[in-house]
Amino acid sequence: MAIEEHGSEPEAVPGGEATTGPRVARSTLRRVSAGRAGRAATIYDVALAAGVSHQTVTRYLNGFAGIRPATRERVEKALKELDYRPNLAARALNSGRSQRVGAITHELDQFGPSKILQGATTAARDAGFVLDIVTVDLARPDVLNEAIEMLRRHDLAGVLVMSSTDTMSEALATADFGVPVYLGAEPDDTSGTDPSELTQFGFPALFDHLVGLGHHTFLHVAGPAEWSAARNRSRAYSTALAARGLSSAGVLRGDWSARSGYEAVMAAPDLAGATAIVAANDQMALGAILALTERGLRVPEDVSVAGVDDIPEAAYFSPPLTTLRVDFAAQGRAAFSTLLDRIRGEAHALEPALHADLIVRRSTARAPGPE
Amino acid sequence: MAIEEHGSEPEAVPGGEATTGPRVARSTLRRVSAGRAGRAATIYDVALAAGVSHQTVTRYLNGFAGIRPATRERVEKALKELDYRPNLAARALNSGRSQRVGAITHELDQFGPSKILQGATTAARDAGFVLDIVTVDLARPDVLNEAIEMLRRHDLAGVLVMSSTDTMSEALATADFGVPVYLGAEPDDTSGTDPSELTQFGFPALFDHLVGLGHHTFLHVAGPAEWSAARNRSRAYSTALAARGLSSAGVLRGDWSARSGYEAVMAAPDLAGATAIVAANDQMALGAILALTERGLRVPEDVSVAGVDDIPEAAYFSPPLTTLRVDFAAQGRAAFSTLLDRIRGEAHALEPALHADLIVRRSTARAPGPE
DNA sequence: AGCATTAATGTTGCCGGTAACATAGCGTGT
DNA sequence: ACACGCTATGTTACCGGCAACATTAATGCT
Repeated sequence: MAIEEHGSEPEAVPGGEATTGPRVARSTLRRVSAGRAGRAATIYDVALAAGVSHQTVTRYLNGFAGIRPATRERVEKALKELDYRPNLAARALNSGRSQRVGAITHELDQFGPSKILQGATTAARDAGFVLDIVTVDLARPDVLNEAIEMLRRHDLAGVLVMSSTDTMSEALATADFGVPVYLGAEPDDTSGTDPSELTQFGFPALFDHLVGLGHHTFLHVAGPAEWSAARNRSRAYSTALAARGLSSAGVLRGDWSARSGYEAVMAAPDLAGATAIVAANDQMALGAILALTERGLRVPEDVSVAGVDDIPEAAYFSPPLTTLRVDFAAQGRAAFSTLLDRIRGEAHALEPALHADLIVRRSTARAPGPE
Repeated sequence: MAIEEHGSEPEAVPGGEATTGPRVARSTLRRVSAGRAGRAATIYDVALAAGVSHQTVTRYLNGFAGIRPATRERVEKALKELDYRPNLAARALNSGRSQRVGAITHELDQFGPSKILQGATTAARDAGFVLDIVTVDLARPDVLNEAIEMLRRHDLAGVLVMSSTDTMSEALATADFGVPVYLGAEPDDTSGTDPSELTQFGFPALFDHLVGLGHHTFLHVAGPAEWSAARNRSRAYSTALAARGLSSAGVLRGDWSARSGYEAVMAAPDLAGATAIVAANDQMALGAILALTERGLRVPEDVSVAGVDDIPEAAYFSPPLTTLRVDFAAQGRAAFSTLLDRIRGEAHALEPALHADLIVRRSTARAPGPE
């Protein structure tokens, strides 16, 4: 009777009639919220309805075996009737760990990152997790710090970082989340263990294709240098050329956008005899195609162009783009599952190799006649 | 001394030396975790360090004015030294409300939805919220229910739904989150209050442009019928035509993808004399352009093509695409702020009009000569 | 100076779970 | 028959905040 209640409606405080269970000690009685507006049922409500202690309910929920069938049945019935759902905030408070992982990203509108994120959320959902997503503006360190700060308060189980740029890495190196952090985008391979192995992203296949068409002078439209993915691709480009005894006619610097690809090619004084352009992503390849066209060069008759990513639109460019298909969703799923293993303290298997398939379309063709 | 500790290192339990504050009653002493590995400082740690009660710390944190300067200073110092950060799980448990809102979406790789989401996360961050994102597969109702279920447990402050398709709306109509829910994508305007006003998305400007170029027969490549955004755009198309005394030569059905635009145009037996094609998004316009080219028609000399969205690549299509620029990020921000107002129980101002700007590029030109 | 009043701060209890410990009931070996 | 041990279940305490109430210090007023 002495139970205080904030928004106490007069007719509240039920529970007097539900005296099914005989053995519930008085002290166990807490607030009985079942049936009250809004508030969900708790294990205490369930316990009362089933005539057992709240601990028995917890035991049931956690799959404890030693519960008598009769008791078990009563608990099950009560759970069902009250439509019980666990309160994860309470669980998190108790354990210090939640069923959420933070995801830091920026530029969600880019194909790669957003697709990786989608893969990660799928994997997260399947594991019963949700992603707490925070977007940051890399140009504003204060925003980044603020975001990190915010995530820290939410006692997350882990943190996934989707865009691996130097700015991001540096900021995260100093941040201490107290939980596992995993860089979900392409790892930076400047460690240079064996550049000719895993991280070639299908560039060998691409160059086999291009060389087979008679090309031997290439131009590269690179991504922004501070992205590890851009560096990886540039390195793969150089490595593939070197492996074939060829050398690059030049590297143009872009920022992933179609605009930057367009402007880079427009600004180049000449193409240095290159008959093929390899862009670090499809958007820049698209920009390059338009620029070439405006410079009076035909694609692919005069210049071949290839991209990386295989964005869904690439097959419908004019001309359809030859590219390297990257499975970003798989990358995202792998990233999450690696993180999850770390959260659980299990050593994860190997980093999956970053695989890419060559998709040949009409933007690459035989190199123009004898030079 | 009677304090039990799980991972009790021998030399733990400090606090004996920090007897700065004289007035702290013994009973207030809880576990002292400051300095312990991992665990963050709590208000109790701060209180002990400052020699005050935990409630005084809470008061300080909540901006309570009546604290003596001397006390205030001690608290501030302790907060800083211990690098205190509030535990949001505890706060959520207590209040039943968290600083998080759920975001349900699917197909994050699509430009519109992901850009809306980005806008929403930005607004959320500025308000001190994070978005708990869950992606669903509309084709699998069980996944959707599972996602809803998961979100319900996380006692969120609200839920934002990013993709407004019929399937989603129906599923959500029956789901009871117990918190405000807001459909963040384009609202469905079949309510038909006044179709000629807000939701014209810039179609009038587009048609003024096209009619000014001499076009009078149009073809529409629509989005999937179960998306309210697709219906809105189709309706805007029809309305704009009707307002000018023109009628549509036909509607082709796509699914937003470039592929669907391509296939729709390829499959059309003829163009019914249309000299301009208006697609419901840029991707389908891209596909349409390629299909037209393959059918031996030039864009824009023979057929003009326009899209909607102004994705970043649209300016670099061949030819660059005339389109209606939609500010998705603003839409996302508006959606979040509307939701936030509802969460706070304030009536929100009006729904912002869905505005779009006409961007004229080279894919639209004067209609071909006399018919 | 003495008492009422207000300002400043302390104590208790609760949110909803989980872990540790406590206890009642029952079978069993000797 | 009795101590022992196991099984099934109940009780207490705690996670870290916040709110309500309690208490003490400081001030005002006559």
